[in-house]
Amino acid sequence: MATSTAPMDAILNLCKRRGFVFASSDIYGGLNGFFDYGPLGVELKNNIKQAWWQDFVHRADDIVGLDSSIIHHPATWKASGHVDNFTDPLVDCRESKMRYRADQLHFAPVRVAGDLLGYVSVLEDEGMQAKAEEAAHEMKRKLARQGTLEPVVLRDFTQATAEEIPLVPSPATGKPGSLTPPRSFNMMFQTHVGALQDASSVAYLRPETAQGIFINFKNVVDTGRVRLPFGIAQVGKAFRNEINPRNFIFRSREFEQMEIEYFISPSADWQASHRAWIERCLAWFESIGIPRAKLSLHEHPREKLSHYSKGTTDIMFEFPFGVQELQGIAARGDFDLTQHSAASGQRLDWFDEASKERYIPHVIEPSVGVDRVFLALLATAYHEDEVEGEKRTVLRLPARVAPYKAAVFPLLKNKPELVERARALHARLRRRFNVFYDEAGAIGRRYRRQDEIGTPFGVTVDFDTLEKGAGVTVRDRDTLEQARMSEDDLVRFLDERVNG
RNA sequence: GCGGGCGUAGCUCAAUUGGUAGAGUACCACCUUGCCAAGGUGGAUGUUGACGGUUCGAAUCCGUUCGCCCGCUCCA
Repeated sequence: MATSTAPMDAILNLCKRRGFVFASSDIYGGLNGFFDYGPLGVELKNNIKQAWWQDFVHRADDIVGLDSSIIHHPATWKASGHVDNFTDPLVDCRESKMRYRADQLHFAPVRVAGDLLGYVSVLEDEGMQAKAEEAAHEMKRKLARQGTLEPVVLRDFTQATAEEIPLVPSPATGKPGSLTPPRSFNMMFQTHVGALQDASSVAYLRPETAQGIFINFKNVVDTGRVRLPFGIAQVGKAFRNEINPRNFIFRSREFEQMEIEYFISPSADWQASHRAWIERCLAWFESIGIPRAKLSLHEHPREKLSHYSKGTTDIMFEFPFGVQELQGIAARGDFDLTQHSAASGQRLDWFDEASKERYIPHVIEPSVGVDRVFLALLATAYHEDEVEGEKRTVLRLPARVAPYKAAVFPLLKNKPELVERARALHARLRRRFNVFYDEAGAIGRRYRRQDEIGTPFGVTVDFDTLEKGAGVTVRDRDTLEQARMSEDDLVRFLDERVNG
């Protein structure tokens, strides 16, 4: 099967036309970074979440579930580092309209014999010290100053004083006066709990589901009959006030995560566990219909790791707009439990019966965005092909995640006995599966309508069903081939394909 | 946040120098139809993204704003 990725506009178009995804608050002109899932979208999305939960919780011995509240005690986010670190200090150049991260913009005063000549600025990279020194010498030469240049000491722009800011040149123009003071931009959505809106009532919508797991670690250990190593899984909404949401549902301000915190002994080989989780996640993507050929791994370089991470590997997917992160698999060490233990004064550790030791477990965190999986599935499944000279749009979604598992049709609408039998079959099937019924228009048209929304099987009640007791025809969305089978066999047939 | 492009029916698009907003397709009903977007008849559909201005008159001109796409920037 081809592994080409569908163009973004075709996917967008289908999503809107067929009711998968709408712009949020559409009637008011939309709200940037938010999306609503329509009748078909909610089915696909629920199926993704259900498949994930089944595979990682129900069908695993070592993982239990959790559903924590979206708003946690604000101390949670102080301890996790989000209040201080989940923030970008931004600096704008009024002249060039360029924007910089203040902590990546470095500057230094240029002094000769105690006299301030001016300032130099450089963007963060390996050679920035050399560049800054060169610029300082250049300034000294241009001003024709005699004397010894004092050492060039770089600081980042977050440390610039109010007096210094107007003197630091913009890296874009080389002239001072155009840089704004750094403005701190925390990406957590703030709200207030209770009637009073003062500093003591500030709370945050969670920017990740992970912390809800860590702050429940003790509860789960005390009640869940779990034994190390074990995982806690959670599916839920997270919120980030992204500066610039892009690429449809890929980066939105409200999104859904499926996360596991997998706790291991500090003496265990975390790198082996990390690798095992990467394999487990890759296998899961393949099982729901995302081909390995479109997936790749990206290991974060050591110097770019987040404050909590010992190692992070992303599973990347070939999206229509480029290869981008689908899932992050981070080794967080004992950072989070240690932080919450210190901040709360609670013991968040594990007593190992075998060694009679008490320790804070380390953790491997596979974290995947539901909306990104949704988009990856659509990009993989979307195809345009030709059937007998006619163009056909088809979503080749695996039966397990497809919104409808089958559609039931009477061959003709004006033959009451066909309609009655088809309706009865539909009623029987829908007790187990989400199944669509359609009698409007020619049979070919009805097949095509289902092709476009990814329904894997078209079940038709015809005259042989009634007269010869020959069963129904089951038409395959991808091969277009028809098989005839009894209604009992059809139930088994669907069960195998949907539930594996 | 900056620059560029774009917003007309569910979708794809028309609409002359400013002069009654239309077509195809999809949709709904009925008829027809013995398996891959057939045909017939009838029907519904728009504050032309929103707000304001100019004008006798605005989809069209001007301003503001919102949203989408592309490129920067950003994305612990």
